[in-house]
This record gives sequence, C-alpha cells and structure tokens, in this order.
Amino acid sequence: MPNYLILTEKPSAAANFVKALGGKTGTFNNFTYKITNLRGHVMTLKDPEEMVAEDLKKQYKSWLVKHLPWDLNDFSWERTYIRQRNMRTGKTESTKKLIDELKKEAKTGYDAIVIATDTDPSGEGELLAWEALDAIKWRGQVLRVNFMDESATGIKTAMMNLRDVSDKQQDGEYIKGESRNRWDFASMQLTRIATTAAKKQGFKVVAREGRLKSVIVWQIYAQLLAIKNYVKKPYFEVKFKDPVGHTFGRVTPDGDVIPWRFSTKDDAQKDMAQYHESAVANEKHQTRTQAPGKLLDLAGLASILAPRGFSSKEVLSTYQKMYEAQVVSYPRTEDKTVTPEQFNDLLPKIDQIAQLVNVDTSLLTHRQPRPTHVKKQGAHGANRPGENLPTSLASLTKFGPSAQAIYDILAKNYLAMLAEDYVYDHVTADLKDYPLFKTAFNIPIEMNFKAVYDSQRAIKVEEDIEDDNTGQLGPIAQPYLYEGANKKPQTPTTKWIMAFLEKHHVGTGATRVSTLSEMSRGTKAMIKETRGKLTLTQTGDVSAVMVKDTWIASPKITKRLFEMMDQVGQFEISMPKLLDSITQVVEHDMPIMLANADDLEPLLGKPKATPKRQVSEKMTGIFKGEEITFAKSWSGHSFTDDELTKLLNGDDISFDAKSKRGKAYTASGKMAKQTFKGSVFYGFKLNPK
DNA sequence: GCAAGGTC
Repeated sequence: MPNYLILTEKPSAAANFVKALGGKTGTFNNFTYKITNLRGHVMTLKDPEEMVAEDLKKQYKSWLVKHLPWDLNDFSWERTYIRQRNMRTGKTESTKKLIDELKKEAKTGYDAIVIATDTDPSGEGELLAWEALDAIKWRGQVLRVNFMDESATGIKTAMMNLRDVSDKQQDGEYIKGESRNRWDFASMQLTRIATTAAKKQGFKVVAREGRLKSVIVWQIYAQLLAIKNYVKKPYFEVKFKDPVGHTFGRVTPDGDVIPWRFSTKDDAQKDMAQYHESAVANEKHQTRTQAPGKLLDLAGLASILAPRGFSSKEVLSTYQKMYEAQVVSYPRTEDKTVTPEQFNDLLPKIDQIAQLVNVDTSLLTHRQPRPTHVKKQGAHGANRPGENLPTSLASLTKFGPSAQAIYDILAKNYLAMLAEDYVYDHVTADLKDYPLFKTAFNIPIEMNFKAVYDSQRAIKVEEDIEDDNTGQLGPIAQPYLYEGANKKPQTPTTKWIMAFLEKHHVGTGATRVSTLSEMSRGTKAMIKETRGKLTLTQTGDVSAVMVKDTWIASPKITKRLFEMMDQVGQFEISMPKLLDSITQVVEHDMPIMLANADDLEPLLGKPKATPKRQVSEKMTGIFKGEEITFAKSWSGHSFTDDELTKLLNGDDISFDAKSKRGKAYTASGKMAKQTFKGSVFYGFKLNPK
C-alpha cells in the first residue's frame, strides 16, 4: 500500500481533512496517509538584485529610469522564506521553521505528496504548493486532489480521484499561478518609475503603482476631481401630484434632449400653463415578492461597517480573532452561499442566535434551504456565525471594537435567509387627461425578511430612498413645477470602491479589504478612510497623477492578464510570452509617467514638506546597576533633574500631562524596561490604574 | 523604498 503525505493550504483545511478521512494518519481507499498543512504562501520571490547575475546586481538595485524596463530573462526567479508579523501575536515569524519541518517529515518515507491546497481558478493553490515542494527539493511523485468543498463527502470523493502532476512544467494550473506571480512582481518597475520621476519634481513619496493600488488610487482621484468640477445645473419640468403626494411624471427618454425639460423656471412655467388638473386613471395592483439578499463576504461586511467608523483594518483583525475562537466562520472565503451540510449544522442554533441579536424567532419560518442561498459547491461557505455561540453580544468586545457589530450583521443577514420573502403591492396608475404621466410605488404587505435584515439595502452604493407613500391614490392630481438637477458624483466610499473592484473582477473579496487596509496604513499611506469616506494623502495624490492615462491604472489590465493566464494554463501561449505583456505595459507607461510628472505641481501645488519624525533627545544614566539610554521627555513633558534622579532610583514620579485627546490628567509612573515592536528599551512607564 | 497573492 503506498504511503502519502497530504499537504493542505492551511490549518483549518487540515482539520477538515482529518475529520473527513478519520484521523491525522490512517488508511484510506488503497493508501496510508498523513495530513499536514502550509500557511498560505510560505516562499516569496527574492528581491530583483538577488535574482540576477553578479554583474547585473547594481542596475537591478537601482530605481533610475535609465535601467528600465528590465529584461525579465535576467531573472532566476528564486524564492526565499517569508518573514512577517502575525496579526494576532504581533510577533515576526519566518516560514523557515515550517519548511524545515516539512522537509524532515517528507524524508520519513512517502511514495507521493498529495497537493491538497484550495482549487482557485488563478492557480494560486498549485503555486503555493509547488513553492513548498521546490523549497524542500522534493523529487518524488506528486499527486493533485481537487475538492469541490470541504465537507466529509466532498473530501472523500475527491481523494478517490488523484491526478499525477509530478512534472510541474506540465501542470497548467501551476504555470498559471507562476505567471501571475512573475507578472505582478515585474510590475514593481512602475513603482520605481513613478517614484523616481516624482522625486525629481520635489515630491518625496513612494508612489506604489501595482495593478490593484494604481486602479484604486486613480478611481478615487478621478472621482474627487469630478466632484470638484461638478456644476449644478438645475432643470424644471411639469409633474403632477395627488393630495397625499404621489407624483406622476413622464418617462425620461434616452439621449440629451428632453423636450419637456427646461433650464429656466420661466420657460417651464409657460409650459405649465397648458396643463390642468386631471383625474387619476388605470390604477393597477400587483402583488410581488422579493427574496432575501445574498450572504456576505468580507468586502460586503467591511462596506457596511465602514460608515459606522470601523476601518477595513479593524474589521479584518477583529474578524480573524473571532474566527480563531470559532465564533464566526472562515474569513477569507469567496463563497456567498453555504453547503447543505453547513446549513444543517447551523440550523439547530438558529433560535439561540436570533435571541442574541434580538430577532423575533417567529419570523424565521423558512427553515428549508433556499436553492439561491444553499448550494452544493463551495468550500468554507459564506461568512456567517460560527459553531461557538457567544454568551451575549457584550461578551464579544474582547475580540475588538467592531466585534459586536460584526456578529450582529452576520447573524441578522444569515437569519434573513430563514425568513419568508418580502411581500408588497406594486401600484401603478396614470392620468386620465395625460396618459403619459405615470406613477409607480410599492406598499409593503408583509415585511418578513426585511424585518430581520435587508443586506441589499445595506450594500447599495447610492442612497436612493424610495418613498413608499402608502396613502390613498388620487382621485385627482394637480400639475406642479418640479425642480431637479444633474446628479452630483457620488462621494468615494469604501462601499463604492468595493463595488467598483467587484464589478471589474479586480482582486478577491478578502484581498480587496486587505489591500485597502494596507493602502491606508503607515507612513506610506495613500488613502485616508474616515467613517467609510475615502480621501487621498499627498502620496495618494502623487500616485494618482502619475498614472493618469496609463495602462496599469486601468481595470482592463487585470482582465487581460487573467485571459492570458487562462491561455498559459491551456499551453496555448508560453509563460515568456505572457511576461512580454508586462514589459509592454512598462514600455507604454514609462513616457506617460515621465510626462505626468510635469503636471504634479500644476495639479497639486508645491510639494508639501514631509514632517520629520520627532526624535526624542536621549540621555544615559545608571539604573539598577546598569548603564541605560532613555528619552529625556515623555509625552511632551521634559523631566526635571529631581525627576531624573527619582526615575534612575526606580522611584515613582507624578506630573501634569495631557492625553492624546487633550484631556488634562496626572501622569504617575516610573522607569521600566519595555519592548516596542520586538526591541527592548528603557523609559518612563505609566503605573497601571 | 517596490507587486499581489495566500495565510495567522
């Protein structure tokens, strides 16, 4: 019997494999196995200068445009371990440990390694598996399992059907993923061009211009510009109104010329003279229904929470902590449906969940799976409440400020699926004397799912309030002068940009949220996200102006890349051919960027001086028999000689201070050994309250 | 100093 090492993408997937196959090790079908896992990508491409011959190092390290575009044939495309900070523990970890352990494990006698990473149309699963297999120099057989979902039957069925992919050059999915990776890597040339050209004009920023960031930053810039250039153009036209306010208007034809619309009030008034009051006619009633909205992904959740003051970053990290406690389901899912199995797992907990979020359980009568929301295919399933129920909403606060809101929305949106369709009366009518004037409105009959949660309304970008005027229609309507105006461009919001990216298939639900979060973080931030509203920093403004009229800032680039990736996966074109396309983008965009740099000052004004980081003055002294270096001041307060003596003695001191919010308080504390971002330092530390 | 993708 052959012995296989099953390599999953992440711990949660490994857990599901263990459950499905009946143990971490065991026998299945005609083989014995052991299950292990990666943690997403465990290797990353080395820096450009580390991937070229010695004599080319200097030019590939340089950011000067004279060294660009790169000859991508110069690269060895070697990878290295990833060092990164764990969002939960805050510790920086390297993937070396995982790779070393995998290497050791692989040497203990396996006939094949089974790639059991996620099946992703872009080949990411194959790529991250091969990164690990290459890193451990695995030379044996490689098999691939593609599972439709992570249910026990899904996994077992898939494990009966293993494909040999030992030659990775013949593995189309891997080639796809690898090309995507190299293309994106090569796109960093555009950052070098934009940054260097902007610097020449005095703008000292890092203008990051990948196919995601440049698209986002350009969209926001263009939208803010459209708002700035917006000129309100009022118009006037005759409409009718009945005594309770139902309005009757003519259907606006396509095109610019609307014969009954006037730009001045006078002209419209003259037009109105030809109308008289009319009886309402042709009143029709139609009972219609509307099904609950789809389940949410992370981007949808972030969109809804943004206006409530929770940033993408906050939602991302709080959700992750809640997931680890199994209070909510897997965060980075692409699914917007759940499997029948997942549906049945949660069904017995529905009433308890409803109580937690104050939903009337008598509304939850649709306990059969809806075919629109419950589908066989899928992996982790849509974002929803997890198997562990919190004792109360308040108890969730330990996970983060947005935890209660996250749970409340997730739970209500899931529960809405278990309520009946919204039922309403769709009323239409026109005017007896002027049949072209029509009205249409809805009268709610049964609120049903809308009484639980209405996600469509929550996700909708434009706040078109439909006035459900429920009063009696007619019997007569009077003409009046309606004043309208051309529409003001929509304010850029988190919700708006998420909708845009989704429409153009740029990024995935999870990467959209994490990219936006990354773009609004740190000293190189391009975006400011304030209660869901997006504005640009100077870095963002510069990055946007630099990509005006470029290819990289067009969402079509991602579309084209994915089309070519499919061709590479089918072996219709080669990987070098695909990579030619990024060189073409660089060649096309370089002169445009260089010209755009000249527009920086005219468009943005003189470069803002970047404020120097305040470096606090340091001094040395003897503390607990050891010479230490520490800051002479704390939160704006310079220590007096007396205070310094006390601090070095290890005594408490107190002084007047102001909080970050400007509130006066007395600061009490002493000298203490502390850590910041992993490094040790000495300094004043507030006593715990 | 730089990409986008996956993960904790």
